[in-house]
Parts: sequence; structure tokens; C-alpha cells
Amino acid sequence: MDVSDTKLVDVARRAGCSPATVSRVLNDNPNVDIRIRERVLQAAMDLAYVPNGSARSLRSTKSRLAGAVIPTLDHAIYAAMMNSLQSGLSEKGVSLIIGTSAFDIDLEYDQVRLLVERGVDAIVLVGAAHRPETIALLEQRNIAYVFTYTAAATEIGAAVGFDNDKAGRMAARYLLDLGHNRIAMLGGITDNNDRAIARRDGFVAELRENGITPLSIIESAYRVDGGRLGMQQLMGADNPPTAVFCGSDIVAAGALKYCREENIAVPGTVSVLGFDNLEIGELTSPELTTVDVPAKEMGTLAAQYLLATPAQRLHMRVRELPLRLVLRGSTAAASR
Amino acid sequence: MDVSDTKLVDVARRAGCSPATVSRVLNDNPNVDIRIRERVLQAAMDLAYVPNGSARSLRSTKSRLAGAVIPTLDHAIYAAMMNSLQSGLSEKGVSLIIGTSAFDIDLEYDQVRLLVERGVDAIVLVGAAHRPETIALLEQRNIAYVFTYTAAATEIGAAVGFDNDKAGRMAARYLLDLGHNRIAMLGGITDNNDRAIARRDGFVAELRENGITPLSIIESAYRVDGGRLGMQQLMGADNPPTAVFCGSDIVAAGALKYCREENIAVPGTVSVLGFDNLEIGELTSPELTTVDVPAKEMGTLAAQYLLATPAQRLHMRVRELPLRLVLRGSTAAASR
DNA sequence: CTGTTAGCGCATTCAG
DNA sequence: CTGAATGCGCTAACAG
Repeated sequence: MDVSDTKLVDVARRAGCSPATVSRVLNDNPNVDIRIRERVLQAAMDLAYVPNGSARSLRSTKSRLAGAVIPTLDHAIYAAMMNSLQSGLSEKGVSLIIGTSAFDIDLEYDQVRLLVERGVDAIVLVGAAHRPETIALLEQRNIAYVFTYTAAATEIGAAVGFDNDKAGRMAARYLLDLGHNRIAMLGGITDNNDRAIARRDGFVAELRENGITPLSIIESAYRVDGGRLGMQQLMGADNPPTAVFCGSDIVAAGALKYCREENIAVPGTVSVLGFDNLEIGELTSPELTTVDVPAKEMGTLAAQYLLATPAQRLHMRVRELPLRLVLRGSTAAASR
Repeated sequence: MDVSDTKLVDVARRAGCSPATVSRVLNDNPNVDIRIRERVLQAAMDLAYVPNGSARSLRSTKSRLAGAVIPTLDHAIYAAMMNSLQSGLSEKGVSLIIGTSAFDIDLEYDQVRLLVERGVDAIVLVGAAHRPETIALLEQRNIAYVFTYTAAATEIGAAVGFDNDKAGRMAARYLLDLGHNRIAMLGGITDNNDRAIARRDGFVAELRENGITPLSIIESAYRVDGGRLGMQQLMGADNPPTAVFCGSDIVAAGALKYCREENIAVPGTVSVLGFDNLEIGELTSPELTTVDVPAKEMGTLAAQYLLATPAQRLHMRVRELPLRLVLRGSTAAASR
């Protein structure tokens, strides 16, 4: 390595004490004479000492490293969650390793394994559907883990999020209350996505329980064009809907775009309801009525959970966050 | 730790060979008999062996860990870059630790130090302006680093990005070519942001060299409301501009929103030019003319650089990516 | 091609 | 309150 590589012994030498004492100071052990402590800190400063994290975590059993595996960073909702998770962890000196799975639980397993290899103390996962091997690995190794974006946890793990079934029902209820009965859904890809599945199922169940059969359930990628094309399909049908629940604001924005292009009045002819409450919801015209997803809060709470002691964690196992409808201009009562 | 904690020796025992041989197999050393190799792999499989990364990086000199410090993950442009960076690294088994600096080079230094402590082999930074201590730390420790979002590198470091001065000039040139002469800028916060500064300066310089003095240069946060308020200020002035260059598509979207609210015709009364080429540019009406920032590509190329050998890196020091104007409906020739 | 030996840098016993 | 000794799990020499 480098010549200018200072190590703990060097600090000890300069401070005139033993390595053990330096270690104590660096780990905030209170049983050190205040005067020696000062000397050590000064010496570390002078030498620009940077501890070796690998050696630390090899010797102790904690790495001060946490991991997160999310579908992608290229979606505002996950990026926002990671942003607050990272901030929360960083305040306590914990670093975050982020891996992406592209909505594939096999890739997720690989990423989790990699994180375990890196020695992370704790892991954040998205959703409640994972390979059994993934969970087994974590439990075997005693690595704390939290699911986010869901309120369903395992026996041992924790969850910070919301009930996706309820979310779907909430959307349905809102559209029903507006008097709609020709309702469709333009959801996300449900393959390997337990959250999207639960929302769709909750949405459909609520409709059915109220005597309404959804006209059509289309799946589309979480992109503007997915929404555009999906809406085209929906509105081109013999019996077009008067209300559409979209699986994401991105998709809803695409749907709105299609309507604008085709001069279909929103919400006059068709109401469009989004999901996520992204910033773009305020940019469309009309502005988007949507369901707020507490992405930032999930990240913050996940950080709190991971930073908590095992004892404290017992009281933080499942944290169900409230869902909130954000009323804006893209939805209205059914005509007549 | 855990009872089910398999280590390298255990694999060796089961495979009937020495630890050294197992190590060789695990590190793809070709000098191992193929039959033994198979046995080792099988044994590792059977025992569900997961190597201890800390021990590995303590003993060797590589951690297979890379770091990135960006201003925030809560902005699509950085999230997109991190997404492709992470994918690129992950393909080669390198994990990415992400830290955020909130556009503060002191916090950036802290994050970099933390990354150094974690033993990262390489680091990605944003922009070319950093604390000297930051660069010194990296060079002293022989940690490879790349600047992104800029084409300016240090003597030792590398850069993947574009010339921000040119970007500003390109925007100015475009508006000048459209015949505008009452031009304003609604830029991002330049404090501690060398990219924003360079773009502004390039923009202003190009105007000046063509005999035009910008009417006004306003700074606003990278949020929709910043753009809205900034545009209000601009259009409420005695001598409002006929063309506005916004520092980000988010800001431009806010500007457009203000114009819609106030029934100011875009591009009829005022042309609005964005920067970033975010997906939202296609959602506004009119759609946004903007400058494309190759975020994804910067991440991919940064990954390639970090994964390269020191020898290869010498040929990859500065990579200036071309800038591209995306012509859409929010700009038009000056009337008359 | 394979095994033996040694020690990476640190935190933790255990004495004092 | 402090120091000396020990090894965390692994890989890099070096021999064979």
C-alpha cells in the first residue's frame, strides 16, 4: 500500500500510550482518562489517521455498513426512499450499499448475498415477496432486515410501509364514491411484484364487493409511454371507462398525455387517478389526483429501525403508515 | 456469531485440500487442477459458504467496493447516473456505497473520508470543485477517482462528462439564432456548484460576445416551485424577456406552469429552454425544448473507468461527451 | 500444481 | 484506568 499509511499503533506511539487505549478512545469507551483521550485525539489528527474498516469489522462483529436492494434507482419513488435512508444512516456513521434487482427476486438474492459477503449489519428490502433462500440467509447470519413498501413482515423481520391491498381499495372506493361504474385499471407489471399485485387485487375486490366488474385491467411498464399506449387501448375499446386507476403517476401522466393528444376531456370524459404522488403530478394539466406514498418517511423509519438495538427493534416490528388521497383536478364525479 | 458460520477452512476440509487452494479457486487462479477446483466449488456450495469480505480486503489490497458522493439522490439526474453506475459495477461484482453531500463540499469531504475508511478501491465524485483535502486524501491513499458531470480533471484524476461552459454557450447560441435579444436565465443555485456556475458563465459570455446583455439572472432551487416563482419575478419585470434559459427541466416545468396559470403564451410570448432532458419534459404542454445531459452514459462510463486497470485508465482520463439539443415545442423564433 | 507459514490492522480478553 | 497478548478469516509469499 502507501507509505503515508498511518495505523493505530502509530497513533499510540505518538500519543505515548498503548494501542488498546487508542482503540478505546476511538470507540468512545468512557473508561479512559480525559487527558490521555485528548492526547490520542490530537495524535490521530496530526497523523491524519483513518481507521481501517475491514480490520475493525473483522475483529469486532459489526461493520457499520447497511445494505439495500431495490428494483431500480431510476424511479423517483425508490430514489427518494434511498435518499432519506442514506441520510438517516449517515448521521450515525453507517454507510449504505445499494444494489438493484430489476424487479427480479433471483437477482435480488444475488445482491443480498453480495451484501452479506460485504458484511452488512442490516438490510432493507422492498416488498414482502422474496426467495426463501434470501430470508434464510439473513436469518441464519443474524442480519437484521426490514421490508419496505409493505406492512407484511415475516416472523422475525420487520416492515415499514403500508397495506397495498388497502391502497387498492382506497382507490376503488374513491372512484365509486364519485359515482363511476365503468372503471378500468392501468397498473404496473405485476410479475414478481407483490405490491402491484396486492394493489390490483384490493382494487378489484373493492369494486366487486360493490357490484362492479372492472372493464379491463391492463399492465404497462412504469413509463410515460406505457401509460400513453395503455390509455389508447382503454379508450379505443367499445365500452371505454369513465374512470381509470393508474399504477403510478408516471403511467397516469402518460394517460393524460394521450387524452390531451386525442382531445379527450379529463376529467369530463374520463377521470384519471394516479399513485405515488410524484412531483410530476403537479405539472400535468389537469393536475393529477393521486395516492400519496410516503417514500421519504419509509426511508427515514427504515433507517431508525436498522440503527436501533435488537431490544428496541422488538417494539418496531411493523409500522403501517397511513395512506392519503391527494385531491387535484384529474378526477370528477361521473356525469349524470 | 452464528453456529452455521462456514469459513474457508471448512470448505478446504470438506474438499480435502488446503485453505490456500480454496482461496485460489475462489479467486479464479488458473493454476488449480480442474478436478480439485470442482471439488472445492461443490464443497462451497454444499456448505453454503459465503466469503468474509472484511478478511479478504484486510489481507489483500482490494475491497471490491467503490464509492460515490453525489449532491442528492432525490434528483432524477443523479439517481439515473447512480443507477447505471451501480449496474455497471455490479456486473463485475463490485458493490457501490453511495453518500450524499447536499451540494456542500465540506460534507462531501466527510463522506469521502467515510468511504476511505470503508476501504473503497475507487470513488466517483460530481463536478470538478472539491476541497483540496478531499483530493489529497484520495491521492495519498492511491484511490482512483473520477469526476462526473464535468470534463475538467485534475492531473491524476479522470473526468467523464461534458463541458459546462459549452453547455451554457450552446443554450445562448440557440436562443440567439432564434432571434431573441431579451433573454434571461433562471438558473440553479450556484453556491458551491461549479457546474451551475460554468453554465451560467458560458451562457452569459456567449450572449455578451454577441452584443446582448442578459436582462436578469435569477437563481432558484431545483424544484417546480422555484421555477414558478422565478418566472413570476421575470415576467413581472418592466422589461420581460422573450426567452428564458432554465437551469433544469424541473425549474423549466415550474416556469411553464406559471405561464399556464397566467395565460402567458409559450412559446408565443416567451420561449422556455430547459436543461437535463428529464422525462417530465415530455409531459408539459408545450413539451420542453431542452439540453440533453447524458446521465446514464456518465454512470456507465464511470463504471468502466473504475473497473479498468491502472494501465488502461491512462487512456481514459478525460471523456468529454457530446451535448445535444432536444427540440420540442417550448421555444420559437422571436416575433417580428 | 499444491501446502505451509505468516500476518494484514484492529478490538478484545485478561492481568495488573 | 491501562497494557500485553491473542486472533478475527483470509491471501500472499515461499517451498516443495
